[in-house]
Amino acid sequence: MTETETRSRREQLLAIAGGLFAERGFKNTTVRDIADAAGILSGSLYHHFDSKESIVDELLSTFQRDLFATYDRILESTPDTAARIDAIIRASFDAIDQHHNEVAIFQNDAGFLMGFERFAYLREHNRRFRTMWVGLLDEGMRSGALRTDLDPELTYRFIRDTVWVAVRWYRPGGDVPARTVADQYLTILLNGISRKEDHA
Amino acid sequence: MTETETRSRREQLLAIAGGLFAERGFKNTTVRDIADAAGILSGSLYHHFDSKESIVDELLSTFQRDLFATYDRILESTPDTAARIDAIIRASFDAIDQHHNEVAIFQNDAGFLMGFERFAYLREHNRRFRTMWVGLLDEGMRSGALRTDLDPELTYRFIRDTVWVAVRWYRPGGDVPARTVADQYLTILLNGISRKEDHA
DNA sequence: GTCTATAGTTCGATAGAC
DNA sequence: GTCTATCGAACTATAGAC
Repeated sequence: MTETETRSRREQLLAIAGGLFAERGFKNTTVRDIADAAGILSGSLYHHFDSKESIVDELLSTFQRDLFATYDRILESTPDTAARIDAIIRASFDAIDQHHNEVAIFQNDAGFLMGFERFAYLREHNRRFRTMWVGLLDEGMRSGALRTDLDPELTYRFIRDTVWVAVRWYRPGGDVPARTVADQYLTILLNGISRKEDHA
Repeated sequence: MTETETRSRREQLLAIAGGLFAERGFKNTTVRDIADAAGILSGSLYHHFDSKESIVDELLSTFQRDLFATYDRILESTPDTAARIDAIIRASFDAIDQHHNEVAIFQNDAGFLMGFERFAYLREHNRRFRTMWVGLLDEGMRSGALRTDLDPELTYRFIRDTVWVAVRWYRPGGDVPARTVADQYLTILLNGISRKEDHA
């Protein structure tokens, strides 16, 4: 018995739709595509969900809730700024690994979906993420952990984009584990790619 | 007389369509949207272009040709590796500034469009970009300009993604000029955000 | 929970008048 | 170069049988 068979039909369909949305985009995936992949007809989908939007809504809202719960746990249990930055970034790469579909959908389609009233919470997602990171960077600059000649707003955008855009090429279960990607990313982000002669 | 009035009708329509494709995505923009924005009816568009795909094809193929011509000029005239990396990155941010629509379309819709035979050249774009960057990073590591403990493939993806994804928030003519973004980006990429105590 | 059948809409594209 | 008019395809969603 596979894991799939033990999940509810609704969860199966959510996973199937999530995979298609992530791969082709929300607008480029039809309800017939989803039904075909699930081995049923398109009309039957409406027994489980009342619209195509409801499917992506459930995927994204669940993901957002879980992600920020993880961030909150980290910030509550980690006082040191450098350790916080390290843990938040590692948790983000872990999310790319564990919830690849949802991250990909958010990256590719959030801009379009945010145009609808129903997905206003995606804006809240962006707002909270920004507040968290600008706070971390400000803390780091004041504590002496981070250099102070960078613009906090530009640096925040840089980190935000560079972490999540990895979903475009990262493949869960592939050759490179998420842990390795996080290690290399943190090395570049903290110390740069340039060789330092003055360390010795 | 505005600049728009001096351009050919075809170029006007290309610019209008480019703006809509960049803002909403190719699939989410209808030929009626484009015609409305141009003040004509949708059928009239087909006097200028034989399909919606032809419009985005012309935008992307022109952009790709110009971008690589710029890269080739830089590599021909700049022998030093560190200077090459600096100039290529500055040229990329300049492209985001000067050809914002095309970069946005490439970032958002290339994945979908590459599925069509007609847009196979977008794959060539990716291939050339990768070859160029892996070559630059390899040169830099062998010459001693760059640290050697980073994976060249991961570093290449990091740079590729982090440069182009800026198109999502950068606004030409806005508060922050492209030059400033490139300066800050190069600082982070080369030296990192961490404070170095051992410089003094 | 799935299927049959289809309504209602929107889309890309075409033909021919002006 | 634009408009009038429309075709045929594809899409989301619904109603009711099984």
